[in-house]
Amino acid sequence: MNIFRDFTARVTSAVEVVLAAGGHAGTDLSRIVVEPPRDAAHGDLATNAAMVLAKPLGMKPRDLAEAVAGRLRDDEDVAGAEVAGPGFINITLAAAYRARALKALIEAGASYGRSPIGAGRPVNVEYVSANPTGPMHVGHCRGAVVGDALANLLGAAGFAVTKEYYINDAGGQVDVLARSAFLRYREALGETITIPEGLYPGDYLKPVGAALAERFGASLLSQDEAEWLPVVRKTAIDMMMAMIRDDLALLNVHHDVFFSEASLGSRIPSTIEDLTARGFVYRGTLPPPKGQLPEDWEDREQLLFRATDVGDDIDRPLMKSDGSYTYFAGDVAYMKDKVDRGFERLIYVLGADHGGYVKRLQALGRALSGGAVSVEVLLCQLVKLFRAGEPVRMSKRSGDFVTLRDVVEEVGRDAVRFMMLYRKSDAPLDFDFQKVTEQSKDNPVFYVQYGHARAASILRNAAAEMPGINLSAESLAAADLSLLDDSGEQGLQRRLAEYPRIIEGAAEAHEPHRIAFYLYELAAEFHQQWNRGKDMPQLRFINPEQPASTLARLALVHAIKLVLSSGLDVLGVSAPEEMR
RNA sequence: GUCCCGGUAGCUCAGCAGGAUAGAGCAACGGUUUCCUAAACCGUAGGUCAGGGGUUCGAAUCCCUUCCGGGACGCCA
Repeated sequence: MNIFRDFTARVTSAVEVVLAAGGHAGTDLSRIVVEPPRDAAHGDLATNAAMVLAKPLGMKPRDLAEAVAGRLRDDEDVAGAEVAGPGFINITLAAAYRARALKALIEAGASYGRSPIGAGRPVNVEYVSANPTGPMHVGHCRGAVVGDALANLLGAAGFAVTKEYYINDAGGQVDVLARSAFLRYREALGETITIPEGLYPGDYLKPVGAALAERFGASLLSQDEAEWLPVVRKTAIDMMMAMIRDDLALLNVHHDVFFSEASLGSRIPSTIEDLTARGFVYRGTLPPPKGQLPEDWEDREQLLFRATDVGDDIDRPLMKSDGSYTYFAGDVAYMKDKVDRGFERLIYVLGADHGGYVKRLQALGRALSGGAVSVEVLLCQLVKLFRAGEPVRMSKRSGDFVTLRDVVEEVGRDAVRFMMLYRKSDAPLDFDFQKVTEQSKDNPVFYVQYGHARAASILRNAAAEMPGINLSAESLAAADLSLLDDSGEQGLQRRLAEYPRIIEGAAEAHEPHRIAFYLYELAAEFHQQWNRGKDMPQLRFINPEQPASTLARLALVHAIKLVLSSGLDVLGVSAPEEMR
């Protein structure tokens, strides 16, 4: 049950009645919004209906508002409808309606908040897609967590989501990987090696060398590079991908599909033919890049994708001047594959350094699908690492970067995930090890988890203090929920009612951080209400001498626990039963 | 030079596709524990929403412009 959706319909029909009476039927009502009022004193719901319609109708907002409010007051689920400010209609819900909403929440259980807006439409979310040339480092964390949470969120909003990882296992950098691994192979066979500039120096390739030595003995040494390279490359990539999967598992990130770039191979020419047939391919030259000109710039004719026809700033090369395909040509074939698999929306979660890629991907989507498939890119800004306020220096060149594993092992999976999501993804993020490991209110992860644990604890204590009380969902749903008449309890009900709306809004906007903030606010209100019970014992959740109101309050606690658990689940953060 | 992202309290950030008196945490100061978990709560203080123009009933939010910070810009992947 989504009370905002419910009341948008009720307000709209009230407006329709008013408009029909005034001879204004047929006016566009789509801008009508029902939302939580800024101030709880204004009631449970607020609508802008009168303000958005006043102008097209040539009426005064407040007059229109009065007429609509009058209709709403006839609704038995409305306890009050007042016109305020420039023309808001503030609605107070009847106690019976509130009780019904909470009852419905409890009956829905874990499915509360799941939305039908996705309608089962297939969506592909591609994220991480780190090159298989080494372990995941901390820079990959944010995209991994944001992509994963976004995919979960879209799933909660009713989309059929596929989580996908594109393995860049073709091209120069995996050959470099192979040569680096080959050195480690020789090392494993007893040679003393030095790793030249340009190869990967990291120790993580030693096991690859050892594995090669074990499998092939010294036999590769006598071969030409052309012979051993494919073999070594495959072994190295497989081992790197296994390592990456393990790293991702540490973060609770699991993809449904790992798609190999190398597997595209023969499909690149056919895809380009397809694009050619659509009139998007030509031979030509590109203007030189603006700004500083590369020293080795030469004007050459290339095979080009006419991206400028579909919204890009510049046409994009499909083939290098030596006749081989560009990386982008692989992207073309890969996106074609996704389109052919039937996805209606393609979402890419990329690092901010890929900002220049957005337009060409969207252009490609238009060219390949004629606009039927939407391409959306979520850019994640960089994460700056700190330790006790001091920046942590990292140097990729020397191989001494901070790995994802380091971070997760130091601060824990839940804290990493939550902190990465406790910020808009297009804003830079400062990540301080010390603060994140701190178990205090400075750290929102523990604050929210504590809320869940506290709810669990209250339910445990109730069972202990009131033997015979039935805390099953059925029993709680059957409680007399209209007994929840305290302002704090009603505030919590309002907050819980927002959850489906938050899920939908966050899913549409691709902003998983909204869930994190919502959970923080819900936890705060819950902690608040708990503490009010100190000064006012009659407000405690458990009052053994008042079983009826206790049961109603425990129903509220149960509902809070459900929503906290549901939201944390979307974020991929655990919801502990106790914090000890 | 072009494009993308950002600029909101001392610090870190929200602000729910235009709404009511701009919010939270931290830091500062003052309180709360014979009581369902003090990993919590209450209170005080803190603002020219970078600057300037515009759009309209109404702008932190949309448009233009300037400034500042970050990122990207053919034959790398």
